[in-house]
Amino acid sequence: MVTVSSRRRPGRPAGGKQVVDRELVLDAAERSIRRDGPLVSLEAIALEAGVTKPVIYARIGGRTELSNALSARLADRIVQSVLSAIADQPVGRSALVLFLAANLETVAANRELFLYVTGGSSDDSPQRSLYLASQSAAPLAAQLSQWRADTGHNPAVGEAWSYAIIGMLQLTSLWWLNQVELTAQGLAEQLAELLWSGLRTPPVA
Amino acid sequence: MVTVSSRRRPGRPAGGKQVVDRELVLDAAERSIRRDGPLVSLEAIALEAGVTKPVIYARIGGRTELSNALSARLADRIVQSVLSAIADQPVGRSALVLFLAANLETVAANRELFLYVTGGSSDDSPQRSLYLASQSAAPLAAQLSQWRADTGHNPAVGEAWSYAIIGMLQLTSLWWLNQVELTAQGLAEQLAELLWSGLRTPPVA
DNA sequence: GGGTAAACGTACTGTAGGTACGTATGCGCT
DNA sequence: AGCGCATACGTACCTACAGTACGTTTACCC
Repeated sequence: MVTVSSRRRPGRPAGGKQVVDRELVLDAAERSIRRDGPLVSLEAIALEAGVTKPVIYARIGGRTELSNALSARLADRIVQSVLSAIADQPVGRSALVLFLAANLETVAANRELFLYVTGGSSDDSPQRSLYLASQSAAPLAAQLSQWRADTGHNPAVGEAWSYAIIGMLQLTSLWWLNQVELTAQGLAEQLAELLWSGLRTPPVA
Repeated sequence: MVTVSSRRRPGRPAGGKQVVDRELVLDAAERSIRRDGPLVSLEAIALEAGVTKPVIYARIGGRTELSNALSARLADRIVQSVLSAIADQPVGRSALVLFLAANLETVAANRELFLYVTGGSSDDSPQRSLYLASQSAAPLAAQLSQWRADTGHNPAVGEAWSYAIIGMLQLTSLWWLNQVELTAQGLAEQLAELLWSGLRTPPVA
């Protein structure tokens, strides 16, 4: 039985082309998340995109894939922001501060998206959290290993260290987003101090 | 309408006492998670505990509270394991290795629980992830601030640093749980190298 | 011994993810 | 030009699960 409603009738739309493409669906998902929080339903996202649920499934492929796609978006923004921040900077403490600050600022600029991605409510959040991290971690690991090799150290630690640094940023960001009295610069300085000099700070003279 | 089934009839059980208490429910939840993964339903957990859903609500208070309680359990195990590992150890690099190794080993021993807690599928995973972290972070922050003050440094970094270290461990653990060719000791050494000496490793002579 | 409160299971509701199916439209083929 | 087929989409449905209202049984206490 098909109920004829007053809404748009089903069928192929004018032009023979898709009403929305994958990117527009993701845009709609981002808007929905920003407006309604990380718990938006797929139906609300579909409504925001001007289509219905099955279209989301055709373009994206379900809740898990949607989360992955949004993770990839956020990771890409972070990587881009970081890369442009440290472009042409020599390796050193000041470059590290720039790296951290760019990361934190991008997270803050995408607050709801970050909360959705790190917390989400998919069926495999841990794997997705790792998936997000791996996107940022891969280039970082290459950089770290290269630098370690150049300075005559063991480059094998690069992979673990990259996950360590990303994880540090991830949880610190989560904590920081609930703080008010701390700027991205200030936090970046604190983290740089730990990452650059380590806990083994010699006693002050 | 009440259907009389062949199962246990409703009513107060023998003894006038509760069939299960809060801890037994949490035990059942842990078993269910270990057996069926992080996606177990409350009904499955109730079945495992030998009761029904409303009892879960009476003892715990819903999915969010269950997740929080399990987070607290895991955090407590980690903190206990860490404390007993570094008891009577002087602050230094070797104590740091013990701290990290104990943390990693406890996570590995509670693999499914860790995945549930860090990934979960509650309505506020980010906040819970932060909640879990804060339980481990609080004592660590106190230690760090104290130590910084003792050595004549700025103790204000303690809080951020504790979240940084916990976050580092959290994501690194997630990554590590999917690796096979790396022992807890080996990873602990790598992380200790980063945390103790920092990236600013002087060029080898 | 009867009333009351504790304890619990049954059965329901609401919501959200995922899917089967029917319908409208455009393109190509004859 | 007209007919068929593939494409694109909405309607309506199913299922699973979190959360809850209500009735029933049992123990305790006066």
